[in-house]
Amino acid sequence: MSDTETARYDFAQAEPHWQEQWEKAGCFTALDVPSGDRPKYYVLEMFPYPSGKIHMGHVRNYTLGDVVARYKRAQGFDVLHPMGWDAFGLPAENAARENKADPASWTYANIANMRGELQRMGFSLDWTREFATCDPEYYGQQQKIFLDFWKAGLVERRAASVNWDPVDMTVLANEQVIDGRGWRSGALVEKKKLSQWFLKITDFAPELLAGLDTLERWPERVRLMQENWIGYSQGADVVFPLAEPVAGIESVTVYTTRPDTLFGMSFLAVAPEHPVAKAVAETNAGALKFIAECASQGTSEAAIETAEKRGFATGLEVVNPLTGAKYPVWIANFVLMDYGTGAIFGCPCGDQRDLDFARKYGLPVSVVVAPSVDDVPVIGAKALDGAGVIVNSGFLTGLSTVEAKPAAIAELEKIGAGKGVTNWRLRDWGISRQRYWGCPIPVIHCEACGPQAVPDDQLPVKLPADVSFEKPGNPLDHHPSWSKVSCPVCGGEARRETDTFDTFIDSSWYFARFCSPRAASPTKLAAVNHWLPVDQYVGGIEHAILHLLYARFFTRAMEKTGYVTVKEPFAGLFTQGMVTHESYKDVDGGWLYPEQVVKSAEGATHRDTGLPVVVGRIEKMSKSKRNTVDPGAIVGRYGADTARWFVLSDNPPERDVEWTESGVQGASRFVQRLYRLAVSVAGERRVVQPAVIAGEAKKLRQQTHRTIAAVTEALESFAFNVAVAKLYELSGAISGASGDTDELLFARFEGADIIARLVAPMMPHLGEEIFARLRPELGLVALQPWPKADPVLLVLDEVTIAVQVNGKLRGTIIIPAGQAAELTLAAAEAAVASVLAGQSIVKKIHVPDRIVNFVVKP
RNA sequence: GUGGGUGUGGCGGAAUGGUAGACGCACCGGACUUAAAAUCCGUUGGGACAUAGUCCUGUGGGGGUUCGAGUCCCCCCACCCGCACCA
Repeated sequence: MSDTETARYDFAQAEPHWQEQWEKAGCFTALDVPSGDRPKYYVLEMFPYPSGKIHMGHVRNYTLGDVVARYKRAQGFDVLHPMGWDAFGLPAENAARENKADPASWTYANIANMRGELQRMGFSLDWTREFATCDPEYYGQQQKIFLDFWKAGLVERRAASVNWDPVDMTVLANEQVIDGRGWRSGALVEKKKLSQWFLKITDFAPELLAGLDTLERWPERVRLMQENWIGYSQGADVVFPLAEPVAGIESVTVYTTRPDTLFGMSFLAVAPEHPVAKAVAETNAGALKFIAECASQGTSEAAIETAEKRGFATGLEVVNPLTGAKYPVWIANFVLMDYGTGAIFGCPCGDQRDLDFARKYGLPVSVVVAPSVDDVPVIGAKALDGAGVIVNSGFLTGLSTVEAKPAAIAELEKIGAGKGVTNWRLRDWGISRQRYWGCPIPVIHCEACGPQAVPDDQLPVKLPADVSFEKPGNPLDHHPSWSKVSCPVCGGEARRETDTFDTFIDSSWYFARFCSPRAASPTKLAAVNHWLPVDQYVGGIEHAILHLLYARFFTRAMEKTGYVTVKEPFAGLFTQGMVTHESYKDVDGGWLYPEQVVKSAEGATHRDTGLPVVVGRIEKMSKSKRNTVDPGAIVGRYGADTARWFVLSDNPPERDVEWTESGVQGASRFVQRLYRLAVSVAGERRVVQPAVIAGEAKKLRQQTHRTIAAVTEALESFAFNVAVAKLYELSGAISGASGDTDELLFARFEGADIIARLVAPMMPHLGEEIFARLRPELGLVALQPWPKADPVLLVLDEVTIAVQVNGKLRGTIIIPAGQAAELTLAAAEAAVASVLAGQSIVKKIHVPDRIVNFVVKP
């Protein structure tokens, strides 16, 4: 038995070794402003929250990005691939409360641990650019940006009804309220009036919407989600005068997208929080009771689903400006105060919900939209939504619904009863949080002078270290001295703002900071001009709206304030799927970790007790379900490359991947197989190409070069699983090609050399190890150019083509590539002669080097 | 409700309108071994028959376009995701 057959790849020794070599060679460091003429490529993965340990989702995310980074480097790009930490946020405070640790030490200890874990994965990151958002050097620059936004009119302070999370004791943005509950605590959100800072994202709503069209390398569905979130709609504000004013209110304004159906009006309904509803409640006990009932109604999805459409007739009437007729005013539980004007006009003809409401309360239903003028239906239980022609509507009658809208708006504007308006669902971004572990808002409140910017020479406003978490709420409020400052304008006693920024701000510009992370100003223009936009951003779909929309807004606001010159931060976006795993429960229904479970042909049992285990659904890895696999343990047992190879190989990266032990073992087997192959081929090294190469050797060379082409194409299109398959095939072909002629040995050597280069972006350590054995004279594979397929070798000399009769496969023939049609057809006809017997050929289809199809009839 | 996506062997998945099931996993059979591990080789969509072979059938269902459809078009079904009392 020779050495090559027993050789095993010792990843535990090799991986740290190659990581050190890369570090020594500075393979992955970039310059803020490079001088060369290589094209730039900025690869970024969404930076992690330093929770303490990396999880498989991180492994997948950063492996995907790393493949791109390494591949682009080999393709000759100057690559920026940085890493940092999204380090502010609640968990650090919770840890502080629970463990008496201070948030900063807790966070930095987690960072140190996770940095080590990421480094063991062999990601080609430029660690010289690392920062954490909780570094004063970072958040101080963020404070500068905020103050510039303020100067530019992009910041407002206003008393606003905010979403108050009673458990986390903080304000939440609309985006952070999910089904009426806090996105983190899950507590029912209350409405509360507070003075808050807002960023005027709504100023950018039209741009943010239009900009989506320029993001060609974004997933369609992310663009759609953002489009829906921004929620553009066009319609009209219509003023309905009250027949009798109530509490000084003389009219109700309604926003509608269907001014063309105003003649079909049946009622007007206002939200329970609407001023008219409140005015009525002053004197009407029934209304007061109804409003109270609405307020107690849940806003969860389930509650909305089942909630009855209910109304309360106020007895008031409004005048429809187009018809001149009077209609009743209702308070309705389904009308939302924070969309449009908080009031609607009901047109049962064209809206199912209005129809249901009208039927329930016996309100009139008149038909104003019909399929055609001659086909006016009677309305039963179903409303006639959709386009058509307007009927029974005075001057609008006969117009299509599309034509009637501008006509109705024109008339409303003419008579001064309304105007065309554009409405957005997007709200301004409330950024104040009553939290300690966040970026302090750099503002000083003076009774005499009002809120003032902290002067530049006092930045950064640093968080105090000596805080107590004994009381609920914001520790900054309880600090004895931190908030006591003097007013920068009058010098009098003043109070420092104790709110901190929403942590989404921290992640809204970090990609720009990475271009010049040590700059004395937030950005260095030469650096951001060179590197931005991010060419490829990689992260989870869960950030499709919040983070990506905020970052897009921030970039535009930074462009306006001169910090960057691009409008869109991320030219390409890739959203990867989750990492899932089977879940396990013991007989008592308790969740079990995968390592506690032994699986055999008879089923699953508990490793220690031997009791049966219930194998549950395949779900996203989560601590609560205990279906997690620790990357550290996997790297220890199989090595980083095996983990990387597995997450790439199993399925397309945009889909969820199921982590399986057998899959990992398969990946590990391939690592060893490839290593043995390389060791064996290195022993028969043939670098010089023989003059003539034919037969099997030529076939192998052709496959090698086809693999170059195929892997290149697969990596370009994020089809990493396909790239993996092609590498398996080539590896099999090399080890299958036996013989010791010079030409074959050369072909085998070339194949192994190429495979080392192609595999290196995915398994960088193994790539180095085998490349060092094959081509020790060339140094690191990380510094090698990407191989190019020889076009001559991509041309096959013989092809197997299908022969069909009436479109059904009846045989195959092997012919020289590019053979003349007559010869191919003759060979094909001979091959299927028995099928053709007794039939006459009507037509012969010949697609060169592809297929022959005979169309026959008896 | 609304917008989008997906549907291919036991499983994950391949497949510029041109031989469906590449590649991996699993399974089964074999080699090596005292044995195991490791490794290597081979079979495997379903079905029928005259079983070294031949034929039928097969990409959620139904139509259509085409010499030829997993792929294009229309209708339907199922599942997944996003948004949602949005006027």
